[in-house]
Amino acid sequence: MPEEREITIYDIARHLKISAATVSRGLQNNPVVNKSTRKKIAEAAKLLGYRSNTFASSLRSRQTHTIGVLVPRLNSHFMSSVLAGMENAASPHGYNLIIAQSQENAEKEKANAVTMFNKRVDGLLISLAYNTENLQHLEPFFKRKIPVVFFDRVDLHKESISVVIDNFGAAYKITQHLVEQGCHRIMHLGGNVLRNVYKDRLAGYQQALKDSGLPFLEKLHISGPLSEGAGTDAARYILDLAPEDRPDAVFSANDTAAVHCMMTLKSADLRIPEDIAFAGFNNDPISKVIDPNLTTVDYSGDTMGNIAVTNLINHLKGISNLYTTNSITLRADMVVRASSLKQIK
Amino acid sequence: MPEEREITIYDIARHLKISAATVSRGLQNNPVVNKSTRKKIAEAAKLLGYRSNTFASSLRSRQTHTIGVLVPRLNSHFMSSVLAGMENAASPHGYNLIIAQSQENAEKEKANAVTMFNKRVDGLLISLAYNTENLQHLEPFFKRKIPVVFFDRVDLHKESISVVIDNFGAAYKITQHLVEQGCHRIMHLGGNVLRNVYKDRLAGYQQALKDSGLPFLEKLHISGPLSEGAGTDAARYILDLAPEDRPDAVFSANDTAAVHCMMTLKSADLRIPEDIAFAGFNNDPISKVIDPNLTTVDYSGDTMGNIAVTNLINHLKGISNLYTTNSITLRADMVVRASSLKQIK
DNA sequence: TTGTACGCGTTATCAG
DNA sequence: CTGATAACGCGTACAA
Repeated sequence: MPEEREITIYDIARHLKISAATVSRGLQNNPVVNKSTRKKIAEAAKLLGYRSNTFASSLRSRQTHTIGVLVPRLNSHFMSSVLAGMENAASPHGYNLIIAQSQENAEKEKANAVTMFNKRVDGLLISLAYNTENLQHLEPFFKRKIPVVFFDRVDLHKESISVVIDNFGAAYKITQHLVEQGCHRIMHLGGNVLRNVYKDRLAGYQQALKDSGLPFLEKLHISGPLSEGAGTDAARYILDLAPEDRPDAVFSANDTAAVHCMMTLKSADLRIPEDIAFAGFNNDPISKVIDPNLTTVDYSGDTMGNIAVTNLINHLKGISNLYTTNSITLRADMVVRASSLKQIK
Repeated sequence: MPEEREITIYDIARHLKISAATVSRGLQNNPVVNKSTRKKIAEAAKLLGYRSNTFASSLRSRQTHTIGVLVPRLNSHFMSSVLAGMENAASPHGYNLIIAQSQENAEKEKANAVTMFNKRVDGLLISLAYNTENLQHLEPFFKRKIPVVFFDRVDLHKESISVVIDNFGAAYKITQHLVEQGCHRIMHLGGNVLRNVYKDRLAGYQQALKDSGLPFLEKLHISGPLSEGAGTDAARYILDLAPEDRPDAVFSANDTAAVHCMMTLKSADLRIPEDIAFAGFNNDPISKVIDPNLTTVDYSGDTMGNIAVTNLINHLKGISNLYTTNSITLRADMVVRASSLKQIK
């Protein structure tokens, strides 16, 4: 019960009969102060149970050691991996995360950006909402030179860095894979092309078709929210097609839609992959549970979060000037599992 | 580009030719200041692009409007729902979340608690790590009367409130359900009984057995990390038993272990639920994907997060004295799906 | 290498 | 209802 009142640097100063200024410097390990004095200060601090007052410090230094994280949703497997990776990278450097979600809503994203700004975060990590159309709400950050790092759902901005995977390449490869399995009527379940991830996946799919001499059919391209319901709806759409118009494969831009589409088709007694082969994106846990297992694209949210934070912190510490290059692309591996192997065409 | 220097309350004061003190009061909507003055202040603030300096404010008022959240893992469906719920409840009240994860490690939990404390969070929300044995690391909070709210993985502490579901009751009901399906050798896959959630689920299971006149067999009780691997291991264990020693049902304390146990058994050609019926806990998305669907206990992480935050904030605002009662129990519904319905015994 | 003195932007106290 | 003025705890020119 020694802790009643907060201990300040003045208490340490008094205790050591030195000035508060020296204590302040000593606490920051400023090499300008005598090494033995520094040691004494550290000891006294521990002895007295001192904890630095972040506000007073922030008020003076204008640094919060806080990073704002703005995501569409918290509750997806991918995003929680990203956050976990971020937290792991930030914590050892003494940075904290303030996390907010936009609920895929541009308006809420805007509001959250204001909050982050007012909280004076040292930097911002952001993955854009489904329907965000411009970056005006980030202007305050740009204006004040507060570093912004985009990840996953990015937007090219010359003064910011982006961390993404090669969505085009992955989509290309997985589509090509379906072609190699003998599929030639490959349907695509896509998302809003306002977002790079969905635009690039669509483009990769289209390019792969083209390179294989297959036509891109509007009828076999559905764009939607990629939710469970969207997956079910897509299945209904397929079932409503005349048998000869049906796709022989589906490449979905995420696993959620793919899996729920599969489930509905299965309950309508279509065989997977014999009647319709499937491929998804994200390597969500459900992709390993569905029978047959879903072919999908694995990319580590953890790594992405880690890289985003590390780059931001390096920049904050002035260690790197990575902002000269403004995009970092991560590997994204394709996972080939049962679904494709069982393919008998 | 009107924003070069920060606008302060002094700028507003000068602009309106009133004192900074009044501006400060007006900004807080203090009823002591004239309504029309308040309005003028608000307008001037907007006009000049004022944003309050949180540090200065925190320094004076000793409030951070920040809530610390300490969880075992970020990347589970349940926990991300909880966080989403928390964020939704905190944000409209002007509170921010600082989130850290213990990785199920008591040591890391300890370290994070220190960080939270030093960041001067207004309150702490915590779900205990797998192996946390005592609450010493929270003493600083208790000592300073910083409210701590436990959720899900709680620990009775007289000065704190807990938000939990009725784990005992849910486990009891789901076990009873298996019994009603005709199962009488029901295995239990449990977690560390140091944690209330696993202890209570085990107890509910045992009580249900007892009330049905069934014996509790040590052989049919495995305790472990409830991971995917643990599910697979449990399946192997079952397969290694002599057929007459095998369980005819499994109640797992979470869906992850249940589903992966099912998958392994299925690939060994056991029929589910005819040979072995299954029940899980959490209503994880994978429980709806596995075939047959898993009977499970649905409890809303979202609601739990919401309630935890709301109670904390009410307490912070002095609205409620909920700390007189120290436990809030949420409903947890049992979901009965295909798995049980197909049961033919 | 250390100390002095001031200011960061608020809020709280006390008068008026 | 409003205004002066003094903290809050720390960082940093500047001086010594």
